[in-house]
Amino acid sequence: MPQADLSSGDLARATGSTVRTIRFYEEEGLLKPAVVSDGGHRRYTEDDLERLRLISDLRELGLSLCEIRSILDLRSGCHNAAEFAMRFQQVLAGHLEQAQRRLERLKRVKKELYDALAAIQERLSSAGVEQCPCAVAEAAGAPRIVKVLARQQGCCEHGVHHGANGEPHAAAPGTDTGPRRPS
Amino acid sequence: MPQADLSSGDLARATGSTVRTIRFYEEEGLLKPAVVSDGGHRRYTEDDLERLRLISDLRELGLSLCEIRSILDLRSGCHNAAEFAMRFQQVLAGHLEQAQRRLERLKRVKKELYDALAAIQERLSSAGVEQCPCAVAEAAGAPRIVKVLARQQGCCEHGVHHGANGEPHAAAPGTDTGPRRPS
DNA sequence: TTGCTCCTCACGTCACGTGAGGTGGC
DNA sequence: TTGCTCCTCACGTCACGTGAGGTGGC
Repeated sequence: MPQADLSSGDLARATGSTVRTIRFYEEEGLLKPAVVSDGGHRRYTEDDLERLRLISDLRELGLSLCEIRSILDLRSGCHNAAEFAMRFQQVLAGHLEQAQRRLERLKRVKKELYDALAAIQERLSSAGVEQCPCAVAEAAGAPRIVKVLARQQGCCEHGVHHGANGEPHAAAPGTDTGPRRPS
Repeated sequence: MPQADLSSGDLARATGSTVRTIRFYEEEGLLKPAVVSDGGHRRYTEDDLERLRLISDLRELGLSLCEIRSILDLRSGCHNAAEFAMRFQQVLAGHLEQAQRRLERLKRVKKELYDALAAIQERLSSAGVEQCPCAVAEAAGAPRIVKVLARQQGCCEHGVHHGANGEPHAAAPGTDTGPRRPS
């Protein structure tokens, strides 16, 4: 039997989770300490740590604790090797597909943020600050986030405070007044 | 002013969210209908739909509603264009870094699932079912998920029911008895 | 013996889900 | 007029967070 010399705090630190989370997983039947001392202190093995890492990874992948439990309990729920292999395949394939969709979406959103950042920076460095950055939103290929932020609540104030109900883009570009320094 | 001819149900269908979620976002001040009829029915514009799409994407990226609100309110919270551009940069850069880490983790987990699936399938096709798939876990480069599932609760039953406390892999490979048919 | 970590309740929170029962609008 | 969709409460749920107050262990 492997050494059980890791505390719940050790697991938390190693995985970036919390002691409360580990306790919660225990309550939910996902992770059991190898040893519990008379004083109630839990001790875990390296295998338990790996199990917790897997749980965290599957959570990050978007699985509910219920789905994770059903994966962790796959083996004991099957009556023979063939059945286990079959169900393992099915479950994994399903979650893989879902993971792929999430990945693609994340990539798309990340790229959008990246483009928006680049658009703002380019606008700031090429035209200075005398042009309102919301003008970036007018460009044809402007990232959606820039457009969404530019619409609604009117444009940025251009030195003027807006009312409660934000009227849509009162001042045309270049017509704003007042000093502007790149501090 | 753009047409406000989308119902909350339309938004829900278009984004894959629910009417309840849209109502909740409204309660939280993230998304306001363009028009509310006397009967209380909400109507949204295409811009509102884009805004909801952005909110959903940022949620998928892992932002809390609070963080999303602070992004959506960035413009009204800034006093001039320069300040807005600065804060936009800061916030976006922070979330981009976080998105990058999430992406890498997701890729790693996805690859692990993929490898596990391949390992099980290869084992099943090359050796048939007469070898327990948990033997895959013994291989050097076995995916972690296979190892984690193989440990704990003992090996799959090999036709034998295990006790409540699962002893660790009692039978050595090849020493198991009893008939096994690839049903 | 002194800290630091761990413990157990127990209530709070975040982001919605899920009915029940009623009304609006093409 | 008939469905279908939408409405408003209001309580439930999932996955933990956050103290309060107490004890264990190197």
